Amino acid sequence: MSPEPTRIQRRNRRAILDAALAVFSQHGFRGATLDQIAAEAGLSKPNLLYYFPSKEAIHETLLAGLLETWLAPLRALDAEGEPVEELLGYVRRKLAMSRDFPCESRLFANEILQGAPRIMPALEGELKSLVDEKAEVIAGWAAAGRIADIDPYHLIFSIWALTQHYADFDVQVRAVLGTGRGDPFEGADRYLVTLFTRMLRP
Amino acid sequence: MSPEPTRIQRRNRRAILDAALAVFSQHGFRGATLDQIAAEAGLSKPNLLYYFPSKEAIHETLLAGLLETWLAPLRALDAEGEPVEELLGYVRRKLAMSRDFPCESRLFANEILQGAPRIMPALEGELKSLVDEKAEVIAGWAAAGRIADIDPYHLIFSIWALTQHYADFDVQVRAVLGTGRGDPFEGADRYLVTLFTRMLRP
DNA sequence: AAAATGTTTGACCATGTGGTCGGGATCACG
DNA sequence: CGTGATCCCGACCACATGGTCAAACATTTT
Repeated sequence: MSPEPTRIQRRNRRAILDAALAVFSQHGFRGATLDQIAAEAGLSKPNLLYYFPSKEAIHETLLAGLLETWLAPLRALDAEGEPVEELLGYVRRKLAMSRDFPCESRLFANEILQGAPRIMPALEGELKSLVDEKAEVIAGWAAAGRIADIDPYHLIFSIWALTQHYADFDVQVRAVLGTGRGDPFEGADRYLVTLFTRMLRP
Repeated sequence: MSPEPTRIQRRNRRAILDAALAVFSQHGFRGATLDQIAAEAGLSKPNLLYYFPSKEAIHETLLAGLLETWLAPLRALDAEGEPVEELLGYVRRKLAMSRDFPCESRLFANEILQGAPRIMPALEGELKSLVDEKAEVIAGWAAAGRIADIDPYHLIFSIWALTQHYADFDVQVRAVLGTGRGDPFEGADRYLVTLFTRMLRP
């Protein structure tokens, strides 16, 4: 069917997806334009549509690749590990993703804000079942007295909220902190470790 | 100059702003169209532009009204009150706003995601100075040993993140919880009270 | 070098979009 | 009533946008 892509194909597909990520993550699907993406990628608009059949297809490709990356840190939560250590590790991995891939975080946020028209099935399927599985693990830890008693679902939501906030609301965080108060992500790391340590200790 | 608006003016301006809030909050400024807003408001497009000079003006009107509402709960944080009670009260007021005004929350989120092109001055001015003031109050409580030692800025950020998450990511929260697990906001209320009680106690 | 394949783009099209305009419908008020 | 002000909208405009196409250009293969 589709044999190896040429070097040019690999380079241009990559350039397009990078450019599209930047534009979609800032303006959402409907607010983004092909001209903008083409300019950002250094290609002509018809050339975009040589590599992808439509605007929709570019967006779908981005989202498809995104979900796996996004769930990986939670998937790594190990039921056999030391509970507080595992949960703190998850928090820090997620915060590092916000620091290193802020555009991916914003792309996801935009999709959800718009009502998740394109990834609702994945939310109700893959995402839900992974969260169900890990929530059970956490509930087990709580029942065994290895962490404090807590609603595991809202614990997971709170980790998402706290870590993604530093990517999605980056400009607000920086506007409030000003220039003098150090890197937001370093402060966030210390704060979140303190917060979850205090909350989880049995 | 502009004497009392007639009853019709009040009704239509209101209908337009309500409709625009719904549309802008879902699609962002660029993704929203006047036709959509007009349809939602039950008016013709030219009639929209009879009441507001441009799409931009509608959006600005919404944002201008928003910031005050948005800051009110933080402004109500009383330096003379009992610290934990004050902070828990702030959390619950903010969560109630997410429940009762989710569109406003999403409108704000969209604006920040897009880099805050229209309210950056307010963020660096009004918002920053209010946060600076309240952070000082919280730091004072911590120094006096009335709450646990904590970074007051990130404490405020965490309250924003945790409460707004339930409005902005509502569809995701509901997709993961499914139908059987009760109202997200009730669960969130219990969870957040527990979380902050544990974290703040000296 | 020529043929075959893969890549690029200028010109173009249909539709969508923000915004205007002139005139008609409706209202407030004497 | 009547009449002036307010309110409403069909038709229209200029431009942006997603997408097409044929022809030119480049690269690989034989």
